[in-house]
Amino acid sequence: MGRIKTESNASRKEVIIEKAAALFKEKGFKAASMRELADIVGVEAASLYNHIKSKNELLNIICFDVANRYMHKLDEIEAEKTTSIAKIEKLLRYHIEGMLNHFDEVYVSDREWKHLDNPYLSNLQTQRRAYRKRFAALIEEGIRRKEIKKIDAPTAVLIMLHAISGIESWHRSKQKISGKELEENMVTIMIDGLRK
Amino acid sequence: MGRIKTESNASRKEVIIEKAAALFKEKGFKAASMRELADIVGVEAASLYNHIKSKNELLNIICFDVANRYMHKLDEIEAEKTTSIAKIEKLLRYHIEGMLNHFDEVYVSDREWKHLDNPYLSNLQTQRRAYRKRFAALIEEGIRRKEIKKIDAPTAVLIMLHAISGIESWHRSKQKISGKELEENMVTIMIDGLRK
DNA sequence: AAAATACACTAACTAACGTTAGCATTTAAG
DNA sequence: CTTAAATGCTAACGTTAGTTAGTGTATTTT
Repeated sequence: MGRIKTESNASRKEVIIEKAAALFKEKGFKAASMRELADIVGVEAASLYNHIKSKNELLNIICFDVANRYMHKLDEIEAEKTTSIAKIEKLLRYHIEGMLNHFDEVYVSDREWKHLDNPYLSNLQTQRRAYRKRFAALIEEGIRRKEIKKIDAPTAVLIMLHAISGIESWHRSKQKISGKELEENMVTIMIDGLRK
Repeated sequence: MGRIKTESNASRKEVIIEKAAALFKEKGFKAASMRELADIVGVEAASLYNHIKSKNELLNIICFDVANRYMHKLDEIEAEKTTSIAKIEKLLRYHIEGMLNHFDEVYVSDREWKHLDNPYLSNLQTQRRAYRKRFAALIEEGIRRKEIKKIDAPTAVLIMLHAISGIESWHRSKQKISGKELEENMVTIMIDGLRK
């Protein structure tokens, strides 16, 4: 069928990963086949294995790329010297922008991690748990400082993370507002609530 | 292996559907196999087909059961004569309780509908779109009545529905607060926001 | 008790999947 | 220009999947 086309900077492996993320998002990891991915990449299925070890390796890479990116950002934000609300808002905005700019990867990482195999599965679960715990700690700090009302911090984290992952419906919707407007609306609603 | 055990009221088909929902939730629709489901039900795989037409029929039933339940509730709530905020809160609580009481079904309906085949796929998509539109209309009514701040209504719907579907993490977590507390916290955060 | 229905079993089919082996061809290095 | 490495292809493998056919047994109906 021909060679895999790369755009100057990207390796062939990176091209495959990118297309895989889009396919896994669309069909789900299990329902997506290597022959389909090969078609999209423009190559025969067997040729993919010159670049990758297995289908699962693709999922591993996608999931950990995303997880590591968010972990780094959290490190950065925790170190800042601002109010708790400001930190939370910053993290929230980072999540929203991540969802807007790296949609496929983030979506797959969020919804398909179940299909990782060990030890990657346990590793990612541990990492995600730790992330949520640190996020919750940020909220609890805000409660102690009386910036935030007394609510259950893990519940707040759960709401925010899942609300953001809902941007997929926004992606699919026809009459959509701009990314920036979406971000402002989400932050407003989550920080200040619906009630006027 | 033996007959399927039913509890007085439930037909054998209902038993299968119930177990299927739990299995599809745990593994995902595509990754769950009929042989596995048969094992759980306590029967050989082929025997399932005395009760159901296909694997996909199970998914159809699960998805439309859930969708119809929410549609009915929305009909009911729209007809009430209260404030918009009260209507939204009521719907929110219904969603939260649905997630707590029929977790497997709701979860599967939310995450696995992609694997429906036509015409069910289009039907459900249409129904869900209609639901979100009517939910958004409730919010817009609230904005007109000045009960709710000026935000993008579809975004608010997106946030609320996905926040609720996040209750899965709550289900998985060890140190969890009670269902009632969870409900109160979610409603508080979404109606009134984080900020004190 | 006999007849009809509901339900379960074994065995097997076809299709699709991820992946490997072995060989050909293109690209890059010496 | 020759050689080595990278990358592609065809063919095929072993598994697993959903499902059907055909047959026997339990349950319900008459």
